[in-house]
Amino acid sequence: MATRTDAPTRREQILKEAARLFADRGFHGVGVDEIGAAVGISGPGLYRHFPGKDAMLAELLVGISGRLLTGAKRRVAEADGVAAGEVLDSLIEGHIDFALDDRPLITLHDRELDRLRDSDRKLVRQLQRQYVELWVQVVREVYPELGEAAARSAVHSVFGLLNSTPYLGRGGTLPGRGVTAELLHRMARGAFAAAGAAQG
Amino acid sequence: MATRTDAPTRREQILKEAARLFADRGFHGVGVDEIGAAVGISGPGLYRHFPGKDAMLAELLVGISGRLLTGAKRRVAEADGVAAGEVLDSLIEGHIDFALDDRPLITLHDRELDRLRDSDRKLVRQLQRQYVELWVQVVREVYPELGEAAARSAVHSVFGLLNSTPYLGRGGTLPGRGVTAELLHRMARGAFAAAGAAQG
DNA sequence: CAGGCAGGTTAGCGGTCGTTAACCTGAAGG
DNA sequence: CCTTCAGGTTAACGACCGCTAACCTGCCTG
Repeated sequence: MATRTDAPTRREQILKEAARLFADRGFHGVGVDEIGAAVGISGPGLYRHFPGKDAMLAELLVGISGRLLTGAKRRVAEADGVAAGEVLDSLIEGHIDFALDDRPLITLHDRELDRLRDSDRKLVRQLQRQYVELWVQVVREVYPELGEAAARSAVHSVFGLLNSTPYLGRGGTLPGRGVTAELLHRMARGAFAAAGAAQG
Repeated sequence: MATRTDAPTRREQILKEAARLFADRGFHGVGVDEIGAAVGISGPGLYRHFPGKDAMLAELLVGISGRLLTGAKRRVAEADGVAAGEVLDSLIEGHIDFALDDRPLITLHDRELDRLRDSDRKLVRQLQRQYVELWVQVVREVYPELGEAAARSAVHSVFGLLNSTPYLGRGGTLPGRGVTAELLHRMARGAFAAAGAAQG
């Protein structure tokens, strides 16, 4: 877990600002001049760093999906022999960290996927699918009475719950990161438990 | 509850197709020619029914927010004297019906709000806020140990859970409407219960 | 039957947007 | 000191898009 201390490159600045703008106003709603202005250069200067506007979105979405999947794989691998319930807690924790720290990316991730070139979209979809399958396996270990279809639905719904972070602090500050994370974690576990509890 | 049997007007056709297209590719990603083609007329013919593209989005969003709020108010009013838990169940059921029957609208509802004119956006926000407050009141009756901020966060998160329906049937059919509705309902109640159970 | 109007059509204007072209500049390196 | 090149700049092009103008055509009504 090497935390970076060096300054972000221009390329990283651009990606960060583009993510924020895309999340705020949609991919088609943001012009390249605007993205350039957000990092202090103007319009076409961006083309020294990216081949086009599409490429920025692609790199953002592939990056998100990849990091989510990589982190989840690591968490599952690290927990060899520990109870399945703890692995699920770890997955939930990782997703919450991501949802709280990178809210614009969470927004983009399920909103602008269709704006990608075919090849990029397929790649992102594949990464997302692997991520979901990882969750489904762990969830079914914890709640064996859940069928596969029900487990997959439950996982998608919990993603919806966890990804609600962009709406939480809208008209005031959220009560503090730790408290919010804990609340989301409890609710996710509660939702899974309720899914596995009954005639599903 | 008068169910309509007469044919939809041209205006209604347009709104329905526009909703689907906007949800699929985003407001800015759909041209008026495309919307026209979807209902069998072409491009500028739409201007006989709407003053502009913005007006279609506005009518869709105001309509959604209004119907959600009206339905919720009715459900709360009808349940005079019954247990708060049952009122919450009724609210959840209503929201699920909506999320399952009008998936494109659910998608639009929290995605394209910022594309509206100021006055329309304020109206929609106000309707949404009233809807949330209604839920918060009922939730706090059922789980009195929840603070107001926590209850509001919980409500938003459960909305995220229930609004995940667009992702459920993506690569196959969902297991049947009734089963899905029941699963979502259980998970929502489980999430609320978990939110109210602990040191929140 | 005359007239009006609802509801279409096509042509085209004006603005915006992504992208390219051509040019500039300051710092690094032999 | 000259060259190179990374990383900018402004101007402008071509495509697209929302919208308007001008025109057409059936149906309803007095």
